[in-house]
Amino acid sequence: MTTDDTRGLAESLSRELRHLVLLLRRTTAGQPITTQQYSVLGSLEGGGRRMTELAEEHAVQLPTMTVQINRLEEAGLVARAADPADARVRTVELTDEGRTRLYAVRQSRIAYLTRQLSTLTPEERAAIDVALPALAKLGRS
Amino acid sequence: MTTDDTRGLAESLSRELRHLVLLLRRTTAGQPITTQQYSVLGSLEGGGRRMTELAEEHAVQLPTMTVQINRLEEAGLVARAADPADARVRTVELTDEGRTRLYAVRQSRIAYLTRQLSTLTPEERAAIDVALPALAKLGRS
DNA sequence: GGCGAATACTTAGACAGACTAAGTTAGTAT
DNA sequence: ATACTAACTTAGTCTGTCTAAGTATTCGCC
Repeated sequence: MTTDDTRGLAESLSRELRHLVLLLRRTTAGQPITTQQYSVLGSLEGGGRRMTELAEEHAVQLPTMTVQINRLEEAGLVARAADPADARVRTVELTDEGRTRLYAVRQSRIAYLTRQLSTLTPEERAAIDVALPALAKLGRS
Repeated sequence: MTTDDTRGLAESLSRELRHLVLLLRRTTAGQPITTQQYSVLGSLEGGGRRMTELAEEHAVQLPTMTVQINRLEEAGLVARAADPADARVRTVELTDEGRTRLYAVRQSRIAYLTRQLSTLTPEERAAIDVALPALAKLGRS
């Protein structure tokens, strides 16, 4: 429709957001880790990160991240290390097992989404493709 | 790019889904009810529903819905009633206060999303507008 | 070079939200 | 009438989130 009715679009988007959350939940249903754990592992893929960074990136408070990292550490998926330049800082990195787990869950998620997307028409898939960069910008202000 | 790379699209979508969840969280941050409570109230807007229906619609188990409705009932936002045709069934409906609260939170959410959307270009908004129906179809199979 | 403030993180305690298992009450079928 | 099924609640456990308070380390500055 390409209208200029920003508020009307906001209403539609508001309605769809819950649906997308349910979709996300389904992508990791039955997986050996939760959606949040998967998400944190993903942040570590590029190398070690500090606790503060992780908390900010995931929009949670530091204590929440402490708890999540504790559990991932107990599960052997991440390891804490010290920052040689600042003894207050703890860095977190993936273990080999954590990396393996991350990739396995990612493949499973992508397979699920691929199946879902393949039920759409090519035009619908193209529409989503075009909209993703715009959706990515939302909420970053 | 309107490619036919469904798997590649699935990967992009997988990456964006978490971002959209954070966006949803922000839409009800600071509100007097949680995202889930808002969502349940929304299901009751069209009239009374039974517990089983609500649980299915929100993709949770019955006991989870029982707890949520308990809290909403304690808060005076919904009321339980009996089904005259089947004494096992409990129906749930909005109270006047619940309806008022639902509308207030909805306005606040939509205002937030409108502000966010207004930071995009008209083309980006148009892209989201076109993609929403396709996103709505995802995961319904 | 030492003292107060700020920073990075953890611990503790609370509560929402989700699950499974088990219990209660009511309808259904034979 | 009895057994089965359906609808819901209760109880117990776990994750995810928060705030408040505690510990350890670094920084600023005199």
